[in-house]
Amino acid sequence: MDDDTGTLPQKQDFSGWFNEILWRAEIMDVRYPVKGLYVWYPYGFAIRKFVYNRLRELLDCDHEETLFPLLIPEQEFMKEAEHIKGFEDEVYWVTHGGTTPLDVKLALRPTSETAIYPMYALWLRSHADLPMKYYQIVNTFRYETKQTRPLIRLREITSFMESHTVHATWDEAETQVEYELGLTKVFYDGLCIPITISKRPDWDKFPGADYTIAVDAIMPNGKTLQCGTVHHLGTHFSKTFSIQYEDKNGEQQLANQTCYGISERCIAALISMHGDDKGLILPPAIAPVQAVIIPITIGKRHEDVLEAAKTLEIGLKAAGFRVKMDTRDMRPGAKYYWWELRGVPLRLELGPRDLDAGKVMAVKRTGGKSQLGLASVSDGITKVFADITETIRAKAEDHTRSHLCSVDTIGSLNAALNDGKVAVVHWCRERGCGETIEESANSSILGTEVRSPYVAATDGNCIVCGKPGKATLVGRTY
RNA sequence: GGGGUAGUAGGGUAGCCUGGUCCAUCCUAGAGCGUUUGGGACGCUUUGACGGCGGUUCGAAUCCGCCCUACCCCA
Repeated sequence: MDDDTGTLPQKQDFSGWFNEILWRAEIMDVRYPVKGLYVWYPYGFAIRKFVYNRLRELLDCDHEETLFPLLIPEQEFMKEAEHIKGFEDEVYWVTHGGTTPLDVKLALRPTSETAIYPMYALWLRSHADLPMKYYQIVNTFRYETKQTRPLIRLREITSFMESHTVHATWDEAETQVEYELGLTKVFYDGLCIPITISKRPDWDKFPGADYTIAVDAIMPNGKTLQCGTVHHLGTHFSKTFSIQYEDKNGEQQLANQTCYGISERCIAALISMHGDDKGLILPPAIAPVQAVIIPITIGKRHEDVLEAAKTLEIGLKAAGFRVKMDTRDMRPGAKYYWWELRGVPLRLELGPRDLDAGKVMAVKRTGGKSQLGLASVSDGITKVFADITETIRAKAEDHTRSHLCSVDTIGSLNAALNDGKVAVVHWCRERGCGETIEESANSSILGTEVRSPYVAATDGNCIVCGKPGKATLVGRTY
């Protein structure tokens, strides 16, 4: 702490902490020479891989994975009026093939509805084809005009999971929306990230949706990060793209659709929610390295210790743990800091003293150390991992609970937000009152129909006009 | 959307106003050798840069123009 060799900015300086940790822990390199485009380092990409593998596993229970093209012809892209309006300022266009101007401009997908739905129209013939539930994990491009930030506001979203489902009826599509919200909860629960769910106001819903339900996480500075959305599209797109099926009576019917998205913002939430002044803290379930073995080799015992450490590594790998042994020529202390920065949940120190006692020192990234018997070390580690996961989850829940509150006047709303909180207020759902709330508290209405275990969502009188209102989540957003 | 500041080695800085030199520099990182190792080791040797393009000039990190990128402030 005396010198500046390893110290991060304190986590209270969230913006500085976040930027610094991204390159220090080798998650993203921000030096790529195009604004809003960033490079995944191998370690960051490994975290992404384990997180997205979980997402895939969850989706594969009910969906099938596909892959659609990046380029969308202008006439398809321009078909759905509301949708275009929502994206026209943010689309990258491919206008040339080599030096030849293209007859038909091609959009780089900002999202894939207009790439996928013309094909859905071909694929869907009969009610027997329904439901269709497909997803893909792709990159998308948006020409963001606000300040870009790695993992949070990007011009190339590199890791966009988008699911697109088709159903016979509006109600079935609604059931699917709820199912996908359930998936999202399970997904974030696996990352130990508490989320709040709410229905976005009409002016903030997905362009071309009947309604949008969004998932937000509360970041360390109290700002909210939207990290998942599920949209009920009704028949907006099926009308435009003629996605129809022949029902049992032989009549053509418009299909009802949903779409659902999660991006690498989930990684931003993961990093931000759990990390501390020393660096990342990763839940064992998704940590690329779950435990690191540090051999403490002194003088004559050098070979002895190394051999025992190697045996330990082989045993743990055989037991299915992701383990790494660090034999680099560094002081042990330097290694401790190095792996702590990268969020490895467990450190196993093995030195002559431990060897003689038949034990290994297990030090948790979340704090605390204990000795594990080498004879039954796998069982010991399994228990320690469960313990670490619970500690991480409990800390994240405390953070979220303590940053949520209910208020009933504009004044106290402003005070709560200035205090770094996210508030539930009552709102009559009139646009005018909504704007008053947003403007007078320099905030955003996240949504109604608030679902959170950490704050009550009761009815009450609108804090602007006094008419009957519903619980509404208000915060400052990323 | 409007304004401002800046870009010098992998990271952080000086130099620029007032153009010129023989090795810029410190911390750190990289390579090599040796001594070390239970919380950020040390010694010696060594590698490495003036954001990009153009202009002015005998000569540009320095002056001028455009572009790119980053950060800050205001809407």
